Amino acid sequence: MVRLSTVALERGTIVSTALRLLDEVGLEKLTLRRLAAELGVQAPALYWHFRSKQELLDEMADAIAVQEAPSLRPLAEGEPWEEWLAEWFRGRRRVFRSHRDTVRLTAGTHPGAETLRTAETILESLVRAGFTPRDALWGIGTLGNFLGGFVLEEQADQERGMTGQDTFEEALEALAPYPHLRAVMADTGAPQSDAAFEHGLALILAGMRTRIEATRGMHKNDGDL
Amino acid sequence: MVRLSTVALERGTIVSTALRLLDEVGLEKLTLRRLAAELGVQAPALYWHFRSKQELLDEMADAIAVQEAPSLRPLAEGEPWEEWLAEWFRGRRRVFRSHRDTVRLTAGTHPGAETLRTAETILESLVRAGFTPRDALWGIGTLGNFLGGFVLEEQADQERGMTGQDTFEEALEALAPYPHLRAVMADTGAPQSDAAFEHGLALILAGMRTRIEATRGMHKNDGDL
DNA sequence: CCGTTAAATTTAACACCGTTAAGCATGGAT
DNA sequence: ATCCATGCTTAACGGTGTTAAATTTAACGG
Repeated sequence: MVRLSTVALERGTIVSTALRLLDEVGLEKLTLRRLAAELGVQAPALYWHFRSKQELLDEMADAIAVQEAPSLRPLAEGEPWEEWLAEWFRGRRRVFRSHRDTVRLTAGTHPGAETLRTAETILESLVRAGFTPRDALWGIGTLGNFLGGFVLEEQADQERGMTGQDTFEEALEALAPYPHLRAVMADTGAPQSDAAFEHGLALILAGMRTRIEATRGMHKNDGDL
Repeated sequence: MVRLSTVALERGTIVSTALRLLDEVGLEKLTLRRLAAELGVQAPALYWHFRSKQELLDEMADAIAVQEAPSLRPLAEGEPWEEWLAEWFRGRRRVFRSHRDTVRLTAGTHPGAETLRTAETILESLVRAGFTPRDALWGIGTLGNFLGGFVLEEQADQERGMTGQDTFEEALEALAPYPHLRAVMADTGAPQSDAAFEHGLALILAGMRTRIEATRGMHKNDGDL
């Protein structure tokens, strides 16, 4: 094994520097030369540590996924699953928002081991709470897709806002030809707000509740499980 | 070099050629030089028609959104809103899937006029069906975010599948350490299947139904509307 | 028919990108 | 004292979006 006597670069430092740089300049301008400069090094040096830029990006995605991973605590006996599940997805959104462009960075990445372990825990907990395994998995999937779509749009809005133009007020102006839309948007505020996220979450959870009730109904004369 | 045709290039032909090329080579390799070659032209010629590549991409996104726009037919009186709305979102998914990488292409694009007009129609129809304007808008938003997240993942899977590796069978192998997950996925099939989409759709629609019932409950003594 | 003008495209070049190949220090082990 | 792997540098290749200037093409009035 090796002893790094002086200033040897390490994968970890590269990744965390890359994440910091990502927040400064955005994914588009996160370039190997720029990252190397930030590390006081020439660009090709990075190729000693990573096989390709994609491998670095994958590592970054994984680092984000692991960092401050929301409570993987299993559902306690008798605890209401709704709030437990909602809180976990709120945490996921917080993690996504902890860096710029995380959705575009993550999209198409295989779920890491940590993610799978969490999925297993949620699945098992929901089944214990009375869900069919299918309903549990599809529920998680729907929530996950909603989360992904929501944050994708949210971060796209932010990136667009960086480059300058329209505030929410100006965007409302553009809706003049669509009176219903304009009126309700003046009421609800920006489409990707906390309130909108909460509403979407509540909507899907309410849908899941109808499934669990349907399941209980079917097992009415199976005796208790 | 000699132009093959003396007919001037037009925005429309450029966009549709770009869409065809997108399906052939994917978004990553959709390059201006390649597109120009396809049109029998040099790359900078495109800059006479478009201010930047981004402007071309925006136009492409808009073209996809408009093409075969799913039934903007307003909800008929007495027609059940669930199936009407579900069918529209199924159509949206079909449109997204009609080209490669459409979600990544569309994300961060301002909604075009056609999209807004459709949103207005849906909103107005849902309100007629008994929804609060807020609930209607947030319902549409949630469905839209779900759709976006779903297709994003779906197309990422496809793109990944192009470059080669794992079938669904092999993916199941990797789930060996997670028995519940593995068992239920063997049952439900791939995560981004038609069945999964239908389930997610049904889940959100069920959630919306609980909202409309809550609304009706509150207006119980307002007299009929 | 000519000359002028605007439209549409070419050629040449710039700055930057990810990536590869080869060379050059450095420090520990033999 | 030498070898050798480590970790970096320098140089370069082919590619990208984009700009500037020169050039061809089409149209039209005198």
